[in-house]
Amino acid sequence: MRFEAVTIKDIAKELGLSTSTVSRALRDSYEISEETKKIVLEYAKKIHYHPNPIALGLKERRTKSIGVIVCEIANSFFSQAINGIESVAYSKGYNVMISQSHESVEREMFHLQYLASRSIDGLLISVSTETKDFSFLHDLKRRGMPIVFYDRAVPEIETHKVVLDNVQSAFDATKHLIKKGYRNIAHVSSAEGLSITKERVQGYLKALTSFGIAPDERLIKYCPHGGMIQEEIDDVMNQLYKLKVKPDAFFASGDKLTTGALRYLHAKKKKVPQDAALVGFSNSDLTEMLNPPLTIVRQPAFEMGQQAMQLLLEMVESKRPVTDFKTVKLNAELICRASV
Amino acid sequence: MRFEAVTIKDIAKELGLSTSTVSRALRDSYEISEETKKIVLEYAKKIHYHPNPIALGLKERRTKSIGVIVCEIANSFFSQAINGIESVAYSKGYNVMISQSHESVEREMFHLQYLASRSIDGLLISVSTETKDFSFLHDLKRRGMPIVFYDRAVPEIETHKVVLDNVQSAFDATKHLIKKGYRNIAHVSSAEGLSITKERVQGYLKALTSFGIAPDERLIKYCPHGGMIQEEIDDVMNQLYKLKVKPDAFFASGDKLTTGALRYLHAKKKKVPQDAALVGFSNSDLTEMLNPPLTIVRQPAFEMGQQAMQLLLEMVESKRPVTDFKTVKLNAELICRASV
DNA sequence: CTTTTCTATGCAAACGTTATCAACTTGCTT
DNA sequence: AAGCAAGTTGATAACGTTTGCATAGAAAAG
Repeated sequence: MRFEAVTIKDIAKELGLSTSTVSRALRDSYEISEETKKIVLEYAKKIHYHPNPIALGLKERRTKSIGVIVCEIANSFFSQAINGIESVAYSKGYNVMISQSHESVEREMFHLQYLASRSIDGLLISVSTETKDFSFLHDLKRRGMPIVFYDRAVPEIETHKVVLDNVQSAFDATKHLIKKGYRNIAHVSSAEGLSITKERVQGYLKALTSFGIAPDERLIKYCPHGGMIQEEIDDVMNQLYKLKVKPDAFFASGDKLTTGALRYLHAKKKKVPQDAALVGFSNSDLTEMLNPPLTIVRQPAFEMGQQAMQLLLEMVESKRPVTDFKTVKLNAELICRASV
Repeated sequence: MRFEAVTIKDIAKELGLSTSTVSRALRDSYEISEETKKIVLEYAKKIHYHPNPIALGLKERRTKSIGVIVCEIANSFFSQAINGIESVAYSKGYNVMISQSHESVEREMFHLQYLASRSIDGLLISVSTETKDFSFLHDLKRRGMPIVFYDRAVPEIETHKVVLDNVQSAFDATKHLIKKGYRNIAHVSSAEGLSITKERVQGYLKALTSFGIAPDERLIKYCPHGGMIQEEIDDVMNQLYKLKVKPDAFFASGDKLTTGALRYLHAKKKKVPQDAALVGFSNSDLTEMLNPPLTIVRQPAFEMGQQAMQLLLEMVESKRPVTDFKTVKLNAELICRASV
């Protein structure tokens, strides 16, 4: 079944005009008489004419749409970021195409290929935990595709980036635990290769050392899928609980990791914070109602989305290649509740 | 800044062939000699050629992409449904364009207009709470756009629909409360006009009457924005608590309504289930860790998405207009926990 | 009355791709 | 040797839109 849309030709035929005249009338060109314009506009409205964006895209060599690659929509951080992205995009008349990588390189590549083959004007991406090979992104950038990284950036690629001050945020969260008297603080983190993971580990270590606690690398655990799979969290938690000296606090550095850790503690009947404290990154609006209410690191997700989109549109609409790149670093907020 | 992609022309020029030959070679046509094919394919691979979907869309008059309109990505039901939708779409080589209405007609229209103007082959939609006027959808359907409703259907429009057995689900939830001894059961529901709201109210009433409890219409409250705004939930909860006979249980019929009601009860220091019980629709994976663990009605969101997409693709790929429409009705699962 | 200027409109090309049809080699058959 | 089929390849039109250029008619200027 095919959808038949109204075209400029239909209008031209009906009104006995040429397509050029109709096109110009619709775009309110000075060359067209007021009378003709009125006739065309009225008829166009009557039959619900809308320009075909496909044809326009081909002609103008741009689509007024932006591709967004996200790991997982069902993640409060990302869904809030998307809302920020959209709010800017729509105010500037751009459409947003959202694709999920589900933390899989394969999926990520699939989407990149599709989007890249000239159906978007720019790309906003937070790379998947699995991604090791950035040659495709590199290539895309080299061929002139405007790209902005948000949240998870790729250090090797020079372009605009909107990221969290991960070192500081992890430092603050860890410091909070230390101040509350915890000493054996475990860190449950995302995939080891990710820049955000490295930075968060760095902040965690920095906090320990600056308060005179000797870091123990056995207390740092990585989840290659970023907590997408509960088993991987259960695994690392089990490992942590098998240590001679059990951790008295957990610092989880990702939305899924935080809730996953809590799920483990619930399942094992551990009392939080009596048996162990928990602090984690989360943007969920349910954390205050969890048992116990969670102390969290909340990222300015909406704002990050907005800023990333703003930077991207600057690039997209710039006449000449942009070579001067910014890295915007935002701060997270530590919200203290009963889990510590 | 413009992104310059490789075209078939570039290949043709470089290899001294015509565009037709290159096109045929790339599509592995029997008319082209093996030798030429090899040369073309190798060169195409070397310079990373990918067909321009825009040009293809114009030519073929289809885009191999499907538009999905959703109220809110940050809603566990919808994000799971989207995953189901995607899983089918990608296995069939279709791309999915997700748009959020944020429960606003205006936004919904904006997206419909864009998508409809020939940039999608089919539409999957769950209408916003605000939508009263379905003439645009009607028109779209009349002009041949394949449309499938999922979750929130429009009774006036005849097409495939994938919905929940709302009457039964609401009946079961209410019955559960009655069996547990609650008698003053309030029902916090979504926008009054929505078909799912009506059905859920119907199931609620049916349960009351079949167990000999006289329904009291003051116990039924509607939230025009479906709980998107916490104030609107606080309002109706306040009204319910102002009644002479206070409710001893709440049945919330939406993701946001459920968590919103719990948030209200927390804020007012009401003990659940001692002061009042709570049952609600929710697909969040955090409900078991809430305080208290919530008794919920869980919808088969992923499956609904899958089935809806399957039906849509049948329509899209059908040679002749589809006139025989199905309504698939799925059942929700009642998960009993400590909130009752 | 001719020439110029201006206004309003139409023609045709282009964007990247594919399909239809035509044309050119071969080698083979009579 | 003429004709023909099979096997390759190329030219062209089309999808819907915009735009530079051409052209028609009318008004203004001489």
